[in-house]
Amino acid sequence: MANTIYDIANAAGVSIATVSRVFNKKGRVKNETRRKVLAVADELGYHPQAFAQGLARKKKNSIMMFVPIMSNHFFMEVLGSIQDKLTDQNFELSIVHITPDEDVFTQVEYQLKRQWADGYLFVSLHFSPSQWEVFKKFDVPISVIDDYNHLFDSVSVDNEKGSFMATEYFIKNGCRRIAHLSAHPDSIPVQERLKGYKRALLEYNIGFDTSLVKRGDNMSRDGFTESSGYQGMKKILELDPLPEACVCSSDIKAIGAMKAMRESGRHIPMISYDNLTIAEYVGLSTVHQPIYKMGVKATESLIHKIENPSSKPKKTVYQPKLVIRDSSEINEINLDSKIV
Amino acid sequence: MANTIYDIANAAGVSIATVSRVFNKKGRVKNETRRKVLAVADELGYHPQAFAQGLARKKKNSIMMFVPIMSNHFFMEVLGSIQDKLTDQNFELSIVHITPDEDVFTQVEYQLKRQWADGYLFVSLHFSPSQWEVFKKFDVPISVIDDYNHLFDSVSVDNEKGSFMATEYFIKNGCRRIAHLSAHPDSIPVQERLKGYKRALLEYNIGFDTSLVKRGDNMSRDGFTESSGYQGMKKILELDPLPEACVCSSDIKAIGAMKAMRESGRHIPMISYDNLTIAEYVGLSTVHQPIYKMGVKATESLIHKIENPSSKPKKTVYQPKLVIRDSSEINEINLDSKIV
DNA sequence: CTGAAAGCGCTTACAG
DNA sequence: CTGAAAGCGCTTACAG
Repeated sequence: MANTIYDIANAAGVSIATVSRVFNKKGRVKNETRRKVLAVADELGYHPQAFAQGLARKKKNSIMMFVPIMSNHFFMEVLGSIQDKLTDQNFELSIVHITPDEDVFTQVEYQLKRQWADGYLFVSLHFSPSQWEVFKKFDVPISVIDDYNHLFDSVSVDNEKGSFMATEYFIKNGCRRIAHLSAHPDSIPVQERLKGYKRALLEYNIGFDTSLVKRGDNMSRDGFTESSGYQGMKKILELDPLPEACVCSSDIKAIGAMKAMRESGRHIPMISYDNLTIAEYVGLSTVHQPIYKMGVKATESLIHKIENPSSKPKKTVYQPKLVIRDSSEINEINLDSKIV
Repeated sequence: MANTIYDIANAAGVSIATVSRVFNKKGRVKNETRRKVLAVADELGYHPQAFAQGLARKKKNSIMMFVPIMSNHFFMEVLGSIQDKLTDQNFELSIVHITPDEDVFTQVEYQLKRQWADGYLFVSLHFSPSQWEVFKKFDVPISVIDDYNHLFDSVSVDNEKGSFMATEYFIKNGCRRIAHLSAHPDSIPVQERLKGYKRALLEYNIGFDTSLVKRGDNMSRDGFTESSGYQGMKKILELDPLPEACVCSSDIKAIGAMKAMRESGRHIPMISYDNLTIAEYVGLSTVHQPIYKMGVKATESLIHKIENPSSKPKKTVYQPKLVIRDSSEINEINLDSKIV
């Protein structure tokens, strides 16, 4: 069952060029000939090999996605949307896990050199300007999700603003002592969310207090895990006096945090980040990111770039949205400042 | 920046054979020559093209994974483990979403014909014996996760037993009127879990009551969604008298179900299925499936098969384990039969 | 240790 | 409408 185009050509009594034309649906082929070829191919279970086609055409019909973190819910939802978009287009999707253990730049560069794909999707990957320049030199379509660079198409969300909105919400509801449950300090989105939190405090003349910013000790997956949220919230709950509210950097962390609250019997209002599907079901108030749309958009622009190599880079920034559910409900008991 | 082996050979003043040897680390090359080639390659940003290598070697160093459902938590955890395993091995991972809208068999067959990969991972895909026979004819390494067939390596979990254990747990704790929150009736795991539920009832002389088996109306992703669990639990909570307990077919559904309980103010003990990471944090009693292990095991055996094509198919069945947390706590008020 | 040459399985002008 | 031939960018015996 491993036939080549030669076997089919022989069996059908035609040349390989004709077989090729039949499968490529380009060039004129007599109907009778076509049927004959197709019949033989079907019987022998033949289809052109992807690798041979890729080499001959200099086009692989394949896109490659780089992700720093597998089995992360954000990534999972992005993946779903990309795959939905790709299925129609007849592109293959390869996923490469960029591990933090080795040099991130080198890993990506290696893949670009090998030319596995026609285009590349960078998810939540951050590089220095000079590194981006190097990627540019490869002269290959690249789309960036969850980061921005002027050399490439990018799709992102205004993290700073989302976090600002969450913090402002609590302030407007009378809270002044607001904790921030953060994640890995080196992560760009984490930094932006911290920045938004700080800016809100500043705008409302509330002093920034470092001791109100906590993170878990478990820093795997940049600290975006249930366990990290659990650990971080434990620290927050030990604070004295207890903060009046908490702005959390991700839904998954918030789920860990909720467990910490349940266990300790103490509860503070919380708004998290992402709006994963699950957030609605556990009653999480959160900052909505249009993850599905982001994946679709990035995939579309990547394919567009593959088909129009000279198109200019386009930046798309989505606006976050505050979604209020149960978890942010303000408990008067905690609101010392308001009672005064 | 698109150099070929010829460019490097020219620039280094050697033949392409030598360049090839340097990159393949096979065959003797004088140290000085090697250094020269490497220097030139580095300067020109050269690395052999994956597709040309694949064709020449008749080996792609790539494995392809077929999944019926993207953005499903089970799949996400499997994916994480496969990727972890693959990274060491220097294999590329391609993911193909098999959509239920078209013929599943045809989609898979098409990919096998194209020979994109050296081996294939079938995740939660079910075929008839004659269809499996056809796949066998392709004479290509295949590993099956979450299903079983004697022609191929397979890794699965005893679904029937897991569901039996959950049901038995409630029975032993005095429940007799036990609901089952099920999913898509055509899904094999769903059927097995229903079977385990029924067998437990039978063994303890409890009549099977169809009206106690409910599912949501939303059947996307085989009904393994929060919304489907939410809908199904609503129906269960309308039952009169209220069931004493509920055996649920997945953690994600259970999270939807918990919302339904909270909203209605009625609560029944529940045990779900999977033991996703999140289950621990929302306090879900559940049947543990060693998802991570399954992915690793399947990947290992696939690679083993790629390297030893004549090895015999091996079947691995993992045993489920009951993990008791809060959600199954038995509320005496509901236990009419026990009070009597 | 190194090179010339055939071959991997296709596509695609170019002729006819 | 169809075929002969070159070419895609590598690897790998085979000689030397």
